[in-house]
Amino acid sequence: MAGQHTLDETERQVQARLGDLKIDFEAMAVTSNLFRAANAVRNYLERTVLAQHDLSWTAFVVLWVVWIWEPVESRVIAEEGGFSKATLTGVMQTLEGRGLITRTRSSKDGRLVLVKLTAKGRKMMNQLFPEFNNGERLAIADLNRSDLGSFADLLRAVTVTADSQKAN
Amino acid sequence: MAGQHTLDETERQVQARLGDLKIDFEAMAVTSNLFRAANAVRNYLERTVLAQHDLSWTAFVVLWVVWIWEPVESRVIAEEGGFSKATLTGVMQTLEGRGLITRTRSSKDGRLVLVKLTAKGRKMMNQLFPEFNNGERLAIADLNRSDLGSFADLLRAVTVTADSQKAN
DNA sequence: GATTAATCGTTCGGGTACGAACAGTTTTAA
DNA sequence: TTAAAACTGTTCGTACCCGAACGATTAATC
Repeated sequence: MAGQHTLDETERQVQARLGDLKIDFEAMAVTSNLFRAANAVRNYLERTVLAQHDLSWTAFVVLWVVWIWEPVESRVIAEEGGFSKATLTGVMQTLEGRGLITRTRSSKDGRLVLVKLTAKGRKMMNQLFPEFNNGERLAIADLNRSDLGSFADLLRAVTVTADSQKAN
Repeated sequence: MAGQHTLDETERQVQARLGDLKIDFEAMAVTSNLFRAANAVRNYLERTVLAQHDLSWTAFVVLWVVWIWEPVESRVIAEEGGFSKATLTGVMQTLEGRGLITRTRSSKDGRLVLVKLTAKGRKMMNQLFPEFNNGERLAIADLNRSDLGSFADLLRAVTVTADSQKAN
């Protein structure tokens, strides 16, 4: 993930490709580093914590949302996890096949599907989440503790801004 | 992407699931908001700028790296873009089939493959990148301009930390 | 200089990932 | 109250996405 070119080198090359066009390099730095950081953390957690339980990233996110909010509707899992309903259907089929979750149609509203953990799934999450959270802690261990609050606030602001742009 | 549960609600539910186990909620907030933000920006750019050119996110990243650094070796593209060599092979086959890039084996080192843009690919990037950068600008338009520098620094620190953990 | 080790890109298999189209259910409007 | 509209989850087709295994090439070791 860590690119082997410095930011300055990259900026010079980009400017050389574009001549006099105005480029917002600060915005470019923020977004490119946003993706690098997310990718680095995700890869780290996938290859350490999640690989031991044979879980993909998305499968873990689904289990996490269900673990916290069960019984929970499919649409909530998709929205909370940030992926499409189509993706969710496939992942849940895998998880159901492994005996980690159950799906039942709602009796109140026949369109909805309610998702719950099985005993096996709940046992897995009780062990897995502390391991995962420890990985999260290690992934940002070098940052100043006092910066974390405002850092999270900035990230939330990005989410809100990008989502509001999407709506337009 | 914007979860419909507040952070406080989520923390209470997590604590209820774990009893007295120690959880690093600040780390959890940072990483979960990191993924939300990256996902929101990516989805926004995919559905606006990239969809107009029929490009996936990864395809754009490949074109961008090649555009800046051509001629460039495959391994550099994979590392710079943050995905595996296996993924890269498939994406480059698609891009080559669309006539946007060329691949030639290096005469200096028979193991390497050198990648370049075609004239068509270069023309596309000359138009596309300014549009993409404008999208980046809009995606963080609500943030204080003065925060962007330290924000990017924090993101870089996360990348470095996570990558160094991965090496262990 | 021959064996070993390291590196690179591809292939393979299985699992995501999404938009679009779809069928079933519920809500809204007329 | 029936017809239209909205909503939910699944299916389909296509394109990623990765680890592992592989063949080809180069480097290292002796």
